[in-house]
Amino acid sequence: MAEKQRRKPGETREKLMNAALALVGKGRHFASLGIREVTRQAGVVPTSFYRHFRNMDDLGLQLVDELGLVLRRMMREARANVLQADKLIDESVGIFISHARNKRSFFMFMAQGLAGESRAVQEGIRSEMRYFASELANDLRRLKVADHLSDADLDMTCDLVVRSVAFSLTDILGISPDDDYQEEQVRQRTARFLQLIFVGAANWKSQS
Amino acid sequence: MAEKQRRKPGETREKLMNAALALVGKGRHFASLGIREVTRQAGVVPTSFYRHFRNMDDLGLQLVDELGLVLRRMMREARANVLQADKLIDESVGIFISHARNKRSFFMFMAQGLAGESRAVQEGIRSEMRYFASELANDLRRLKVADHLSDADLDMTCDLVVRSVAFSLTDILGISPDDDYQEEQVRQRTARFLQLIFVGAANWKSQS
DNA sequence: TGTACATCAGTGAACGCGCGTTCACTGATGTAC
DNA sequence: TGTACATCAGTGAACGCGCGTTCACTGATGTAC
Repeated sequence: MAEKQRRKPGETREKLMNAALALVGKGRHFASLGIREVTRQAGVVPTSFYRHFRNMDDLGLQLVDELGLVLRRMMREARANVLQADKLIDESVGIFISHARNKRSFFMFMAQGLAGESRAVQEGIRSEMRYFASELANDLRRLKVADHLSDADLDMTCDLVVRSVAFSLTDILGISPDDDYQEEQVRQRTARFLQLIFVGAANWKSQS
Repeated sequence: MAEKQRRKPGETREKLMNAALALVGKGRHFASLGIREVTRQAGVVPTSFYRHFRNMDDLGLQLVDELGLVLRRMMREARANVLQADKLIDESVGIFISHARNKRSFFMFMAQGLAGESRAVQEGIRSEMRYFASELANDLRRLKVADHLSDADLDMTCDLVVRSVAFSLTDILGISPDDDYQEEQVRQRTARFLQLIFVGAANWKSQS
């Protein structure tokens, strides 16, 4: 057997993580996945699993780390593409939705993990969201669009924005991946949510 | 054995549903529960399960129905207790949080189900939320606090309110059940989210 | 550059166990006459 | 009110299967001298 052993370092590890994601992408819940199931999907012998992960929770944690990378890349793209402040919402929501479509499994994993079994995964995803919200607050401060808000109120606003967008995940992931009409509906609704929140923020009196 | 058989009709069915909820309440994810596990927790022989449910998904669906009752009861209580419009938000959030505390397992199940494995359960919970949002819209219309909003915009506002409150579930359920301080933090943050949304709605221009 | 050795990431066989599901059963409750 | 029968909801034994995990192994890669 010419290629039964090591090829690239970390290759099997990646295969296993992708296999778990693939199963989640097919509609399975991460909490119900088994080690043998994942290794089978990865085309790898069950014992290989233990070379890379202690158990499924461990794999989940490492998926959260990768999820963090995906989110950061998305943020960078949004910053590069959103040039005019008045298109900020529509553009950002658009970028988010297209990522949710392209990395469907990742975002499904994220949506599941928020109420998942592993406390650590839960905490990891919440921490990613907090980071996201605080970066958003930085951006808004830099754009000078929220100068009348106290730091705490701006943070709260961004937190609400991130949550609203995150909740849209459950909308997106519920519809068929190629149902463009429904996807557009979700996009518009999410954008209107954010508009409503920003109207609220614009008229908010801090320190009342 | 004097009492090994039928006592009250539906008693075992209820025991099984409560057993599943109890396991969810202990931090388990519904998708990872097994039939034997649930019957064990219920103190019932595994075969009994099939007298009442076809499989775990079926049990989940029936839990959604009961969840609907819990939510409706909560709504009724909120309507009875919220007399002054200016206390509407604080009172309602307070009632929600105290229900989330008392029926912890139910609300955990709800939070899990939104991104759960069973499409039917997912749809059921979303439908409960939609019902909740539309009832809220009715109430607000009756209170004449949103006369400047079109029907569609009021619906959107209420949808966002319900989502924001639902998202707080993941905050509440993440903290220890008797951590009063953290619970109060969540209560205040949720209330401020809603205030922000309502400020947005008050300044929203429909049909622009 | 070459040799010796440690480490690493893969393999297949094997284990005991808990799982979902079926079956034939039993006795209590509901229904018809 | 009493009897005969159908239905219902419980039971225990049994099945075959897939699970997580262990073990001893193998050969490729990395490191020291």
